[in-house]
Amino acid sequence: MTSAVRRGELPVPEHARGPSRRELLPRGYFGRPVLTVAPALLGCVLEHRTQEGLVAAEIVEVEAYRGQSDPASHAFRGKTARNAVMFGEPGHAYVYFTYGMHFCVNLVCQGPGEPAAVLLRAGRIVEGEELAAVRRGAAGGAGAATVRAGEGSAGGAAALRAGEGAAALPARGAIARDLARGPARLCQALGIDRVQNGADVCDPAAALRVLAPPGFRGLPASVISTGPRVGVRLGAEDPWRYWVTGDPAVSVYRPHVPKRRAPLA
DNA sequence: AGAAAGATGCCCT
DNA sequence: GGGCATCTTTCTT
Repeated sequence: MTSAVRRGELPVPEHARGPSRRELLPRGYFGRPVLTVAPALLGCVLEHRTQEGLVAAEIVEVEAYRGQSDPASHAFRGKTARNAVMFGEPGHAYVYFTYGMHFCVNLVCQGPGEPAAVLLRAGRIVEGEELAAVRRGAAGGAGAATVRAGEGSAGGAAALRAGEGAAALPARGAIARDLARGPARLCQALGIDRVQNGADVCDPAAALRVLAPPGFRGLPASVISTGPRVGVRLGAEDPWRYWVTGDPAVSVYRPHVPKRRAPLA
């Protein structure tokens, strides 16, 4: 492993290990330009404490959304009931519901009146993996319901063959690497939904917090990659997606494909 | 009032 | 690689 480090093949440095070595990120960490904050959140840990238990994920992929100058931002068209949190104090969570079934979590940056935020796109579970797997496999909403309804296909048959306790099995794809690989998966694994919208992640007593090793300034630039944001139409040329190079928990990149506007006939 | 697209994930072919 | 599930906002009649 030492040789791997020398060759630069270990994407995630070791310094983010161990809960005792992490402390709360101060609000000033978020009150900076969003293009500065976004890459600086890689390597930080988002944790959510609920009655069910604690799940924490190290952030490995993010996207920056600027305010009213960014056509891909929810804040582009001005303040609404949904995006109001983006216009408030930095260091709060902006959680929104999308595609009729998914939640995504952002962290508000910059200052009041500058509605910038960082979308957390993927993480690597570092605590509470068992609970995360249960949430991803069983409490999944429409996706999980489809899995159950689709039993009798190859996947369902394999699950049944695996044992009588098949009902407790996580979904097929919910292996460790995939637990928080993608913005909606991250929310599902950590149990984040609209209840957490507006939560102050800088509050030491909060259930949802962001932590990092003492004095953390961000991962070295040498392990960070950048590229265009996923799934955005307007503003697709801005390389405001940041990820930890080579990390297996980074979501799969799908370039935006414009839909055909009308049938050929 | 109605429609269309969306910062998605899942299963199936 | 494509379709589907299904809600919220925003823009168009």
